[in-house]
Amino acid sequence: MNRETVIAEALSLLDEVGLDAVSTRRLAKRLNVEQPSLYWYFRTKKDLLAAMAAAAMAPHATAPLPTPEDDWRDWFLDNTRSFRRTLLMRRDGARLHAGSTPTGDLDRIHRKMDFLTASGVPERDAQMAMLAAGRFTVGSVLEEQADPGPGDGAEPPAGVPAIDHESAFEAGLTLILNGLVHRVGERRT
Amino acid sequence: MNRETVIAEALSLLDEVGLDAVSTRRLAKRLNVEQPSLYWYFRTKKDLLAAMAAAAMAPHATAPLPTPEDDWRDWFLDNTRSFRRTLLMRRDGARLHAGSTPTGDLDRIHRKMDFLTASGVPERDAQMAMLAAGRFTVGSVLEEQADPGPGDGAEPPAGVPAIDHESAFEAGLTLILNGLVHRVGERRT
DNA sequence: AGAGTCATCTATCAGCGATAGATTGTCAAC
DNA sequence: GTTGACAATCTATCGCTGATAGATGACTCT
Repeated sequence: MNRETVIAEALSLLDEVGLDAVSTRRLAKRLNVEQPSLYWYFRTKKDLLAAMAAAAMAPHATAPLPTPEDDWRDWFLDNTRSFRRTLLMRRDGARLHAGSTPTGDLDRIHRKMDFLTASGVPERDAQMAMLAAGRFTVGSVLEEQADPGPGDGAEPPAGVPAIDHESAFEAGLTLILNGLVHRVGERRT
Repeated sequence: MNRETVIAEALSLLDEVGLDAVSTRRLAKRLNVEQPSLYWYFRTKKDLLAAMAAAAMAPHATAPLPTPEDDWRDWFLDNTRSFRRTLLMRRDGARLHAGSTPTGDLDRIHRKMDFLTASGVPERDAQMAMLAAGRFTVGSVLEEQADPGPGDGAEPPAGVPAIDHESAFEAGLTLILNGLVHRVGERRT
Protein backbone atom coordinates (compact mmCIF):
# COMPACT_ATOMS: atom_id res chain seq x y z
CA MET A 1 0.00 0.00 0.00
CA ASN A 2 1.11 3.57 -0.51
CA ARG A 3 -0.08 7.10 -0.12
CA GLU A 4 -1.60 7.21 -3.60
CA THR A 5 -3.66 4.08 -3.04
CA VAL A 6 -5.03 5.52 0.15
CA ILE A 7 -5.97 8.78 -1.56
CA ALA A 8 -7.59 6.96 -4.47
CA GLU A 9 -9.64 4.74 -2.18
CA ALA A 10 -10.54 7.74 -0.04
CA LEU A 11 -11.91 9.55 -3.08
CA SER A 12 -13.87 6.51 -4.09
CA LEU A 13 -15.28 6.30 -0.57
CA LEU A 14 -16.13 10.00 -0.75
CA ASP A 15 -18.19 9.44 -3.87
CA GLU A 16 -20.08 6.62 -2.19
CA VAL A 17 -20.91 8.07 1.19
CA GLY A 18 -20.33 11.81 1.03
CA LEU A 19 -17.83 13.98 2.85
CA ASP A 20 -19.46 13.86 6.29
CA ALA A 21 -19.38 10.07 6.31
CA VAL A 22 -15.73 9.76 5.30
CA SER A 23 -14.13 8.48 8.49
CA THR A 24 -10.73 6.96 9.02
CA ARG A 25 -12.41 3.76 10.16
CA ARG A 26 -14.54 3.34 7.07
CA LEU A 27 -11.55 4.11 4.89
CA ALA A 28 -9.39 1.63 6.78
CA LYS A 29 -12.02 -1.07 6.40
CA ARG A 30 -11.98 -0.53 2.64
CA LEU A 31 -8.24 -0.93 2.55
CA ASN A 32 -8.40 -4.06 4.72
CA VAL A 33 -6.34 -2.40 7.35
CA GLU A 34 -6.82 -1.20 10.91
CA GLN A 35 -7.70 2.41 11.45
CA PRO A 36 -4.48 3.68 13.11
CA SER A 37 -2.44 2.41 10.15
CA LEU A 38 -3.62 5.36 8.12
CA TYR A 39 -1.68 7.61 10.45
CA TRP A 40 1.48 6.19 8.99
CA TYR A 41 0.69 8.00 5.73
CA PHE A 42 -1.03 11.11 7.08
CA ARG A 43 -0.28 13.02 10.23
CA THR A 44 -3.88 14.12 10.64
CA LYS A 45 -7.19 13.67 8.90
CA LYS A 46 -6.95 17.23 7.62
CA ASP A 47 -3.76 16.25 5.80
CA LEU A 48 -5.60 13.37 4.19
CA LEU A 49 -8.44 15.65 3.12
CA ALA A 50 -5.94 18.15 1.70
CA ALA A 51 -4.29 15.38 -0.31
CA MET A 52 -7.69 14.24 -1.51
CA ALA A 53 -8.58 17.78 -2.53
CA ALA A 54 -5.36 18.14 -4.48
CA ALA A 55 -5.86 14.80 -6.21
CA ALA A 56 -9.46 15.61 -7.03
CA MET A 57 -8.35 18.75 -8.81
CA ALA A 58 -6.00 16.85 -11.09
CA PRO A 59 -8.23 17.04 -14.19
CA HIS A 60 -8.23 20.82 -14.01
CA ALA A 61 -4.63 21.06 -12.85
CA THR A 62 -3.29 19.05 -15.79
CA ALA A 63 -5.48 20.50 -18.53
CA PRO A 64 -3.51 22.09 -21.37
CA LEU A 65 -2.39 25.66 -20.87
CA PRO A 66 -3.52 28.34 -23.32
CA THR A 67 -1.49 28.95 -26.46
CA PRO A 68 -0.86 32.45 -27.84
CA GLU A 69 -3.29 31.85 -30.70
CA ASP A 70 -6.22 31.30 -28.36
CA ASP A 71 -8.77 34.04 -27.98
CA TRP A 72 -8.45 35.12 -24.37
CA ARG A 73 -12.20 35.48 -23.91
CA ASP A 74 -12.92 31.93 -25.03
CA TRP A 75 -10.07 30.67 -22.92
CA PHE A 76 -11.32 32.51 -19.85
CA LEU A 77 -14.72 30.90 -20.24
CA ASP A 78 -13.34 27.42 -20.84
CA ASN A 79 -10.86 27.62 -18.00
CA THR A 80 -13.57 28.54 -15.53
CA ARG A 81 -15.84 25.82 -16.91
CA SER A 82 -13.05 23.30 -16.50
CA PHE A 83 -12.68 24.35 -12.88
CA ARG A 84 -16.40 23.91 -12.31
CA ARG A 85 -16.55 20.55 -14.06
CA THR A 86 -13.70 19.27 -11.93
CA LEU A 87 -15.40 20.36 -8.74
CA LEU A 88 -18.58 18.66 -9.90
CA MET A 89 -16.84 15.40 -10.74
CA ARG A 90 -16.72 14.30 -7.12
CA ARG A 91 -19.43 14.29 -4.52
CA ASP A 92 -19.03 17.31 -2.22
CA GLY A 93 -16.17 18.39 -4.45
CA ALA A 94 -16.65 22.06 -3.65
CA ARG A 95 -16.74 21.52 0.11
CA LEU A 96 -13.66 19.35 -0.12
CA HIS A 97 -11.88 22.03 -2.13
CA ALA A 98 -13.00 24.94 0.05
CA GLY A 99 -12.14 23.08 3.24
CA SER A 100 -8.43 22.79 2.58
CA THR A 101 -5.77 25.40 1.89
CA PRO A 102 -5.28 24.95 -1.86
CA THR A 103 -1.61 25.87 -2.40
CA GLY A 104 -2.19 25.93 -6.15
CA ASP A 105 0.51 25.42 -8.72
CA LEU A 106 2.07 28.86 -8.81
CA ASP A 107 3.88 28.31 -12.08
CA ARG A 108 0.68 27.35 -13.84
CA ILE A 109 -1.10 30.40 -12.50
CA HIS A 110 1.76 32.54 -13.68
CA ARG A 111 1.54 31.07 -17.19
CA LYS A 112 -2.16 31.80 -17.34
CA MET A 113 -1.63 35.35 -16.19
CA ASP A 114 1.08 35.85 -18.76
CA PHE A 115 -1.24 34.63 -21.47
CA LEU A 116 -3.89 37.15 -20.46
CA THR A 117 -1.49 40.08 -20.21
CA ALA A 118 0.07 39.10 -23.55
CA SER A 119 -3.45 39.21 -24.95
CA GLY A 120 -3.78 42.80 -23.83
CA VAL A 121 -5.48 42.43 -20.46
CA PRO A 122 -3.94 44.68 -17.81
CA GLU A 123 -2.26 42.56 -15.13
CA ARG A 124 -4.38 43.69 -12.23
CA ASP A 125 -7.61 43.25 -14.16
CA ALA A 126 -6.55 39.77 -15.16
CA GLN A 127 -5.75 38.88 -11.55
CA MET A 128 -9.01 40.18 -10.21
CA ALA A 129 -11.09 38.51 -12.89
CA MET A 130 -9.43 35.13 -12.40
CA LEU A 131 -9.94 35.43 -8.67
CA ALA A 132 -13.55 36.51 -9.06
CA ALA A 133 -14.34 33.71 -11.49
CA GLY A 134 -12.81 31.17 -9.14
CA ARG A 135 -14.72 32.37 -6.12
CA PHE A 136 -17.94 32.63 -8.05
CA THR A 137 -17.43 29.06 -9.24
CA VAL A 138 -16.76 27.71 -5.76
CA GLY A 139 -19.83 29.51 -4.44
CA SER A 140 -21.94 28.15 -7.28
CA VAL A 141 -20.87 24.53 -7.00
CA LEU A 142 -21.14 24.69 -3.22
CA GLU A 143 -24.79 25.54 -3.63
CA GLU A 144 -25.31 23.06 -6.43
CA GLN A 145 -23.93 20.23 -4.32
CA ALA A 146 -25.66 21.30 -1.11
CA ASP A 147 -27.18 18.30 0.63
CA PRO A 148 -30.95 18.41 0.14
CA GLY A 149 -31.32 16.49 3.38
CA PRO A 150 -34.46 14.69 4.60
CA GLY A 151 -37.56 16.75 5.24
CA ASP A 152 -36.10 19.43 3.06
CA GLY A 153 -36.74 17.90 -0.32
CA ALA A 154 -36.88 20.91 -2.61
CA GLU A 155 -40.08 22.69 -1.70
CA PRO A 156 -42.09 23.81 -4.74
CA PRO A 157 -40.66 27.26 -5.55
CA ALA A 158 -44.16 28.54 -6.28
CA GLY A 159 -43.97 30.85 -9.27
CA VAL A 160 -40.22 30.97 -9.79
CA PRO A 161 -39.38 28.20 -12.28
CA ALA A 162 -36.51 26.79 -10.14
CA ILE A 163 -33.16 27.86 -11.51
CA ASP A 164 -31.05 25.44 -13.50
CA HIS A 165 -27.57 25.36 -12.01
CA GLU A 166 -25.80 25.16 -15.33
CA SER A 167 -27.47 28.19 -16.88
CA ALA A 168 -27.15 30.20 -13.67
CA PHE A 169 -23.44 29.48 -13.72
CA GLU A 170 -23.13 30.39 -17.38
CA ALA A 171 -25.07 33.60 -16.84
CA GLY A 172 -22.88 34.64 -13.92
CA LEU A 173 -19.72 33.75 -15.76
CA THR A 174 -20.85 35.80 -18.73
CA LEU A 175 -21.46 38.78 -16.47
CA ILE A 176 -17.91 38.56 -15.13
CA LEU A 177 -16.38 38.17 -18.57
CA ASN A 178 -18.42 41.03 -20.00
CA GLY A 179 -17.43 43.19 -17.07
CA LEU A 180 -13.82 42.42 -17.84
CA VAL A 181 -14.24 43.02 -21.58
CA HIS A 182 -15.91 46.33 -20.80
CA ARG A 183 -12.92 47.30 -18.68
CA VAL A 184 -10.35 46.25 -21.23
CA GLY A 185 -12.10 47.97 -24.09
CA GLU A 186 -14.42 46.57 -26.69
CA ARG A 187 -11.97 46.35 -29.59
CA ARG A 188 -11.37 42.79 -30.79
CA THR A 189 -7.67 42.16 -31.35
CA MET B 1 -33.96 29.92 29.25
CA ASN B 2 -35.41 29.92 25.76
CA ARG B 3 -34.49 29.22 22.20
CA GLU B 4 -33.25 32.74 21.57
CA THR B 5 -30.92 32.68 24.56
CA VAL B 6 -29.43 29.44 23.35
CA ILE B 7 -28.90 30.84 19.86
CA ALA B 8 -27.35 34.04 21.20
CA GLU B 9 -24.97 32.15 23.47
CA ALA B 10 -24.14 29.75 20.64
CA LEU B 11 -23.17 32.66 18.40
CA SER B 12 -21.04 34.13 21.13
CA LEU B 13 -19.35 30.76 21.58
CA LEU B 14 -18.84 30.58 17.83
CA ASP B 15 -16.98 33.88 17.86
CA GLU B 16 -14.75 32.67 20.65
CA VAL B 17 -13.78 29.20 19.53
CA GLY B 18 -14.66 28.89 15.84
CA LEU B 19 -17.18 26.68 14.10
CA ASP B 20 -15.30 23.40 14.44
CA ALA B 21 -15.07 23.80 18.21
CA VAL B 22 -18.75 24.59 18.72
CA SER B 23 -20.00 21.46 20.47
CA THR B 24 -23.22 20.87 22.33
CA ARG B 25 -21.19 20.18 25.45
CA ARG B 26 -19.28 23.45 25.35
CA LEU B 27 -22.47 25.33 24.65
CA ALA B 28 -24.26 23.59 27.51
CA LYS B 29 -21.45 24.44 29.91
CA ARG B 30 -21.82 28.10 28.97
CA LEU B 31 -25.51 27.98 29.71
CA ASN B 32 -24.92 26.20 33.03
CA VAL B 33 -26.90 23.27 31.84
CA GLU B 34 -26.26 19.64 31.00
CA GLN B 35 -25.65 18.75 27.38
CA PRO B 36 -28.83 16.76 26.61
CA SER B 37 -30.97 19.70 27.74
CA LEU B 38 -30.20 21.46 24.49
CA TYR B 39 -32.16 18.79 22.70
CA TRP B 40 -35.29 20.19 24.26
CA TYR B 41 -34.88 23.25 22.04
CA PHE B 42 -33.33 21.69 18.94
CA ARG B 43 -34.01 18.30 17.43
CA THR B 44 -30.47 18.00 16.05
CA LYS B 45 -27.27 19.99 16.02
CA LYS B 46 -27.92 20.85 12.38
CA ASP B 47 -31.13 22.55 13.44
CA LEU B 48 -29.19 24.59 15.96
CA LEU B 49 -26.65 25.58 13.33
CA ALA B 50 -29.42 26.54 10.93
CA ALA B 51 -30.99 28.75 13.59
CA MET B 52 -27.60 30.28 14.29
CA ALA B 53 -27.10 30.95 10.59
CA ALA B 54 -30.47 32.63 10.31
CA ALA B 55 -29.84 34.76 13.39
CA ALA B 56 -26.40 35.72 12.17
CA MET B 57 -27.90 37.03 8.96
CA ALA B 58 -30.27 39.37 10.80
CA PRO B 59 -28.30 42.56 10.05
CA HIS B 60 -28.59 41.94 6.34
CA ALA B 61 -32.10 40.51 6.53
CA THR B 62 -33.50 43.56 8.32
CA ALA B 63 -31.67 46.24 6.37
CA PRO B 64 -33.99 48.73 4.62
CA LEU B 65 -35.33 47.72 1.24
CA PRO B 66 -34.61 49.91 -1.77
CA THR B 67 -36.93 52.79 -2.56
CA PRO B 68 -37.96 53.70 -6.11
CA GLU B 69 -35.72 56.78 -6.07
CA ASP B 70 -32.58 54.74 -5.49
CA ASP B 71 -30.21 54.24 -8.38
CA TRP B 72 -30.32 50.50 -9.01
CA ARG B 73 -26.58 50.29 -9.65
CA ASP B 74 -25.70 51.87 -6.32
CA TRP B 75 -28.26 49.70 -4.56
CA PHE B 76 -26.91 46.54 -6.17
CA LEU B 77 -23.43 47.37 -4.90
CA ASP B 78 -24.58 48.28 -1.41
CA ASN B 79 -26.83 45.27 -1.08
CA THR B 80 -24.00 42.92 -1.94
CA ARG B 81 -21.65 44.77 0.40
CA SER B 82 -24.21 44.46 3.18
CA PHE B 83 -24.35 40.72 2.58
CA ARG B 84 -20.58 40.48 2.77
CA ARG B 85 -20.31 42.62 5.88
CA THR B 86 -22.88 40.46 7.62
CA LEU B 87 -21.00 37.28 6.74
CA LEU B 88 -17.80 38.85 8.03
CA MET B 89 -19.35 39.94 11.33
CA ARG B 90 -19.09 36.46 12.83
CA ARG B 91 -16.18 34.07 12.89
CA ASP B 92 -16.65 31.42 10.19
CA GLY B 93 -19.75 33.30 9.11
CA ALA B 94 -19.48 32.14 5.52
CA ARG B 95 -19.06 28.48 6.47
CA LEU B 96 -21.98 28.73 8.86
CA HIS B 97 -24.11 30.28 6.12
CA ALA B 98 -23.06 27.88 3.39
CA GLY B 99 -23.51 24.87 5.65
CA SER B 100 -27.22 25.30 6.20
CA THR B 101 -30.12 25.49 3.77
CA PRO B 102 -30.83 29.21 3.81
CA THR B 103 -34.62 29.39 3.21
CA GLY B 104 -34.33 33.12 2.64
CA ASP B 105 -37.18 35.53 3.11
CA LEU B 106 -39.02 35.08 -0.18
CA ASP B 107 -41.05 38.26 0.15
CA ARG B 108 -37.91 40.34 0.65
CA ILE B 109 -36.29 38.78 -2.38
CA HIS B 110 -39.39 39.48 -4.39
CA ARG B 111 -39.34 43.13 -3.35
CA LYS B 112 -35.73 43.47 -4.40
CA MET B 113 -36.43 41.87 -7.74
CA ASP B 114 -39.40 44.15 -8.30
CA PHE B 115 -37.20 47.14 -7.60
CA LEU B 116 -34.68 46.05 -10.20
CA THR B 117 -37.26 45.28 -12.87
CA ALA B 118 -39.03 48.57 -12.11
CA SER B 119 -35.65 50.22 -12.71
CA GLY B 120 -35.50 48.71 -16.16
CA VAL B 121 -33.49 45.56 -15.57
CA PRO B 122 -34.98 42.54 -17.36
CA GLU B 123 -36.25 40.03 -14.82
CA ARG B 124 -34.01 37.16 -15.80
CA ASP B 125 -30.92 39.37 -15.85
CA ALA B 126 -31.79 40.68 -12.43
CA GLN B 127 -32.23 37.15 -11.09
CA MET B 128 -28.97 35.93 -12.50
CA ALA B 129 -27.00 38.93 -11.33
CA MET B 130 -28.36 38.71 -7.78
CA LEU B 131 -27.56 35.02 -7.72
CA ALA B 132 -24.09 35.55 -9.13
CA ALA B 133 -23.29 38.34 -6.69
CA GLY B 134 -24.44 36.20 -3.78
CA ARG B 135 -22.38 33.23 -4.80
CA PHE B 136 -19.35 35.33 -5.53
CA THR B 137 -19.69 36.89 -2.10
CA VAL B 138 -19.97 33.57 -0.32
CA GLY B 139 -16.96 32.25 -2.20
CA SER B 140 -14.98 35.38 -1.37
CA VAL B 141 -15.75 35.47 2.34
CA LEU B 142 -15.20 31.73 2.58
CA GLU B 143 -11.66 32.30 1.39
CA GLU B 144 -11.18 35.41 3.49
CA GLN B 145 -12.16 33.53 6.64
CA ALA B 146 -10.26 30.36 5.77
CA ASP B 147 -8.39 29.07 8.80
CA PRO B 148 -4.68 29.85 8.36
CA GLY B 149 -3.90 26.90 10.59
CA PRO B 150 -0.57 26.17 12.29
CA GLY B 151 2.42 25.50 10.06
CA ASP B 152 0.61 27.26 7.28
CA GLY B 153 1.10 30.84 8.35
CA ALA B 154 0.83 32.76 5.10
CA GLU B 155 3.96 31.88 3.16
CA PRO B 156 5.63 34.89 1.54
CA PRO B 157 3.85 35.25 -1.83
CA ALA B 158 7.18 36.04 -3.51
CA GLY B 159 6.56 38.69 -6.11
CA VAL B 160 2.78 38.93 -5.96
CA PRO B 161 1.94 41.64 -3.42
CA ALA B 162 -0.63 39.48 -1.55
CA ILE B 163 -4.16 40.43 -2.50
CA ASP B 164 -6.22 42.54 -0.15
CA HIS B 165 -9.55 40.83 0.41
CA GLU B 166 -11.58 44.00 0.39
CA SER B 167 -10.29 45.31 -2.92
CA ALA B 168 -10.49 41.87 -4.53
CA PHE B 169 -14.12 41.74 -3.51
CA GLU B 170 -14.80 45.23 -4.80
CA ALA B 171 -13.09 44.46 -8.08
CA GLY B 172 -15.09 41.29 -8.61
CA LEU B 173 -18.32 42.97 -7.65
CA THR B 174 -17.60 45.77 -10.11
CA LEU B 175 -17.02 43.21 -12.85
CA ILE B 176 -20.42 41.64 -12.19
CA LEU B 177 -22.20 44.98 -12.07
CA ASN B 178 -20.50 46.22 -15.22
CA GLY B 179 -21.40 42.99 -16.96
CA LEU B 180 -24.99 43.57 -15.98
CA VAL B 181 -24.93 47.24 -17.02
CA HIS B 182 -23.46 46.20 -20.34
CA ARG B 183 -26.33 43.77 -20.84
CA VAL B 184 -29.01 46.24 -19.87
CA GLY B 185 -27.60 49.01 -22.02
CA GLU B 186 -25.37 51.90 -21.10
CA ARG B 187 -28.00 54.64 -20.94
CA ARG B 188 -28.41 56.15 -17.46
CA THR B 189 -32.07 56.52 -16.54
C1' DA C 1 23.18 -13.42 12.64
C1' DG C 2 22.17 -8.78 13.92
C1' DA C 3 20.60 -3.89 13.11
C1' DG C 4 17.63 -0.96 11.23
C1' DT C 5 13.60 0.61 9.03
C1' DC C 6 9.08 0.25 7.16
C1' DA C 7 4.50 -0.98 7.86
C1' DT C 8 1.13 -2.66 10.48
C1' DC C 9 -1.03 -4.28 14.72
C1' DT C 10 -3.56 -4.03 19.61
C1' DA C 11 -5.24 -1.25 23.12
C1' DT C 12 -6.86 2.83 24.68
C1' DC C 13 -8.12 7.87 25.23
C1' DA C 14 -10.99 11.89 25.26
C1' DG C 15 -14.53 13.93 22.91
C1' DC C 16 -18.64 13.94 20.02
C1' DG C 17 -24.05 13.84 18.80
C1' DA C 18 -27.93 11.59 20.26
C1' DT C 19 -31.55 8.78 22.94
C1' DA C 20 -34.18 6.81 27.02
C1' DG C 21 -36.22 7.57 30.90
C1' DA C 22 -36.41 9.49 35.60
C1' DT C 23 -37.07 13.89 38.10
C1' DT C 24 -38.16 18.42 39.28
C1' DG C 25 -40.65 22.95 39.11
C1' DT C 26 -44.88 25.54 38.13
C1' DC C 27 -49.37 26.58 37.64
C1' DA C 28 -54.58 25.33 37.06
C1' DA C 29 -58.54 22.74 38.25
C1' DC C 30 -60.97 20.51 41.40
C1' DG D 1 -54.54 21.59 49.60
C1' DT D 2 -54.27 17.85 46.75
C1' DT D 3 -54.06 16.28 42.03
C1' DG D 4 -52.72 16.42 37.61
C1' DA D 5 -50.54 18.07 33.52
C1' DC D 6 -47.00 20.07 31.22
C1' DA D 7 -42.43 22.20 30.58
C1' DA D 8 -37.75 21.90 31.52
C1' DT D 9 -34.06 19.69 33.17
C1' DC D 10 -31.37 15.75 34.95
C1' DT D 11 -28.58 11.07 34.98
C1' DA D 12 -26.88 7.45 32.45
C1' DT D 13 -25.53 5.48 28.43
C1' DC D 14 -24.83 4.34 23.32
C1' DG D 15 -22.06 4.13 19.26
C1' DC D 16 -19.04 6.67 16.82
C1' DT D 17 -15.02 9.77 15.97
C1' DG D 18 -9.85 11.37 15.48
C1' DA D 19 -5.70 10.45 17.62
C1' DT D 20 -1.66 8.40 20.47
C1' DA D 21 1.47 4.81 22.63
C1' DG D 22 3.82 1.06 22.18
C1' DA D 23 4.40 -3.85 20.61
C1' DT D 24 5.13 -6.81 16.55
C1' DG D 25 6.15 -8.65 12.29
C1' DA D 26 8.62 -8.36 7.78
C1' DC D 27 12.20 -7.19 4.86
C1' DT D 28 16.97 -5.44 3.72
C1' DC D 29 21.61 -4.44 4.24
C1' DT D 30 26.02 -5.60 6.37
